[in-house]
Amino acid sequence: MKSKITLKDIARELEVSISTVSKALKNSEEISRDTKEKVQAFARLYNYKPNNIAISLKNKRTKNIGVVIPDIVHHFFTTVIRGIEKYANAKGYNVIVCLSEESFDKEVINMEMLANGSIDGFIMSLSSETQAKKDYNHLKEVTEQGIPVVLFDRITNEVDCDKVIIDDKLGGYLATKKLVEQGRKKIALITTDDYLSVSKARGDGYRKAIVDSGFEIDESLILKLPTMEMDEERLREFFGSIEFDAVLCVNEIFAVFSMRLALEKGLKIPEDVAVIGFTNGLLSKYANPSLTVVAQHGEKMGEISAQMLIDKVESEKEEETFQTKILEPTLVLRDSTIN
Amino acid sequence: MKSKITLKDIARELEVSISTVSKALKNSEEISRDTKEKVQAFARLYNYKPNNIAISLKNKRTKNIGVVIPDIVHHFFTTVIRGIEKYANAKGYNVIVCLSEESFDKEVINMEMLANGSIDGFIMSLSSETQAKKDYNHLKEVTEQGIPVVLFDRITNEVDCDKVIIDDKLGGYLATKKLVEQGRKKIALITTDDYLSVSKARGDGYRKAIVDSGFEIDESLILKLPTMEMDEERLREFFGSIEFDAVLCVNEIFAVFSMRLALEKGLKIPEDVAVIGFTNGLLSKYANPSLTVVAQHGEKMGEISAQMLIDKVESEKEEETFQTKILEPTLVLRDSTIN
DNA sequence: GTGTTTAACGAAAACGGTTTCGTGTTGATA
DNA sequence: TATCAACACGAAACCGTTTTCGTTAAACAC
Repeated sequence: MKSKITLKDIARELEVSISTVSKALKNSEEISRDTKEKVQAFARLYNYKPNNIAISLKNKRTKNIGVVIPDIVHHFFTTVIRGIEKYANAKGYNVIVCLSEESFDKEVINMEMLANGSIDGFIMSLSSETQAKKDYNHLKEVTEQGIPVVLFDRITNEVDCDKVIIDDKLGGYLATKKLVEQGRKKIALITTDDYLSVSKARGDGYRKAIVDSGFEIDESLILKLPTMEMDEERLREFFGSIEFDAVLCVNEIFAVFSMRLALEKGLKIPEDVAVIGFTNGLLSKYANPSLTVVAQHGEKMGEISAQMLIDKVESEKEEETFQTKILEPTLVLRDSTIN
Repeated sequence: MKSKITLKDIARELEVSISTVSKALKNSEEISRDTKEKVQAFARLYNYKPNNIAISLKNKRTKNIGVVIPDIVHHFFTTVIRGIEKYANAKGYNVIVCLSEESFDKEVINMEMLANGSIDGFIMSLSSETQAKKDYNHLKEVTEQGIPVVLFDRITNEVDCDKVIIDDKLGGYLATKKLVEQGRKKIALITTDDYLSVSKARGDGYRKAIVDSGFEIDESLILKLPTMEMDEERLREFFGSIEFDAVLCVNEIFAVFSMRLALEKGLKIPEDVAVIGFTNGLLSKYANPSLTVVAQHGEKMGEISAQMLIDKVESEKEEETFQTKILEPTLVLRDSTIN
């Protein structure tokens, strides 16, 4: 087992000082050709690589970015991570992923672990518990320490930082409009309680589209589940108790399951019932029938988040100006609607 | 912006030495009650937290583990990550995720980045390019440096390290047996070229089951795609050219898409055609009809990998004994087969 | 009064780099 | 020959901890 070689090792071996070795490896003008070549050759031979930790300690930059998300077994978040990775890696950054599992405590613990020097900045999406509790002190502490934060998707306006979201209200609006245009009169909405910022916005879009179209909101057509977790019983019950000719769901899973329930009832999709979901994942693409969805462009969101964060991290000046990027959702038409 | 407080700051403020502060915070016997209380109170007041980087440099332990996987937008890998996170976090470790995107070069680059002090060990699954190239020098270098490695799922026997796999051959066998027992005679297999270790094993299981049942392998019923990427054209072509009454696929997506093609041909599932896939993901659960699959227990795999790695990392002794854990796959019966 | 223990603390090295600021040697210049 | 740059390199501080090994002063024994 040959363990890593250090500057000190090279210096001892070549009988020069550590500083000379350091400079030689950086091709400094200060060092003579001869010495540089000698040192570089030696370093190459023994495959010298500087120790990241030492460098981090010295220049107080880790080249790590911390990503804290509620869930990883969810297509949207996973595409965001991919986008973050893509941009971050290209810039020489590593990505430390922590899962809050929708828990406030885990979110806090994870952030505290990372905030003590492990990362240069955070990219995060709030856990549902955090949004329900409306307690953002852990975020405020971190920003007060000067650690840049980018919030995406599930955000709050109570923290001053950069933000990236999609226009969820517009998404809900576009989808609902589409259904209305097809002549649907009884459009059910499967969503979650309002504390989840995205559900709230999507619901607002739904309401606006219906009112704009000259109809009235029928609250009995709206089902609010406590979380994004699937609850087959509740859905089955709900669809057993209402009449509907279209369904809008705030995620893919609710939508695909709604389709199944409709099919079980002997309804035809899209003729009798049209269904639209949120999140353009594998499920939508490969469901039978395939599902029309509001695409959130998670990968793009990840890239933009990473870009905003790294810009802040690498900018010398301490500007306290924060921006919120709003991405436009797009409707991906498939076989669960008449197109 | 109040930036982080250090031992030095506390020492200056309280007019004691840095070492005294350090010891006081660790409740050392060496320090008097008075001083300890004073220091601890001060530290609490100013919310002192030791700098992880400095500690890492000092004891050459980062409490980070590097995870290098081919793809994150894939249910199996994401469940593995969740399992790793779960165990690692409980042990106080952070998880740095790097994506090779099935590329050999990216795999090498990512490992090199992390191997220079950023992590205490690796958990990884090989990229398809790496398995095709059979070049494992980057892995060997890392293990030679004494950095522990755990390979999972997509492994190689050419590297000495701990490994965690599921018995893919058994998985293929169980699935195929199930189909044979239902009286299926023409069982198609959708897989990838043999260089992917898991596909090879699953295919072997398929063949064994068929031969064991007294039938002969019909090579024309086997489609080998170059990668795990979906190729709708090839599949469509293939199913247009053969007669079949069952399909076994090495992943969920192939399976779900096969179902769609069968349905399009007017075949009934599971009456006319039974379908089984690998990976118990959302797709299988919510497909119409729902898909019978070989479950790989990714989360368990992640937990075990993390456990094996952390055991190695934390064990003082330099034992060079490596083990391979083999998990048993299980058949999850759903509506795409007759049960 | 001298020697020895003990409590309480500090100095300094170490981890592995980067960087500033000398310093000794050389050759050119006045 | 004295002066001075330029060159090539090294010493040392620094990043924030931990830890070993003193050191000091008081307390105690004789």
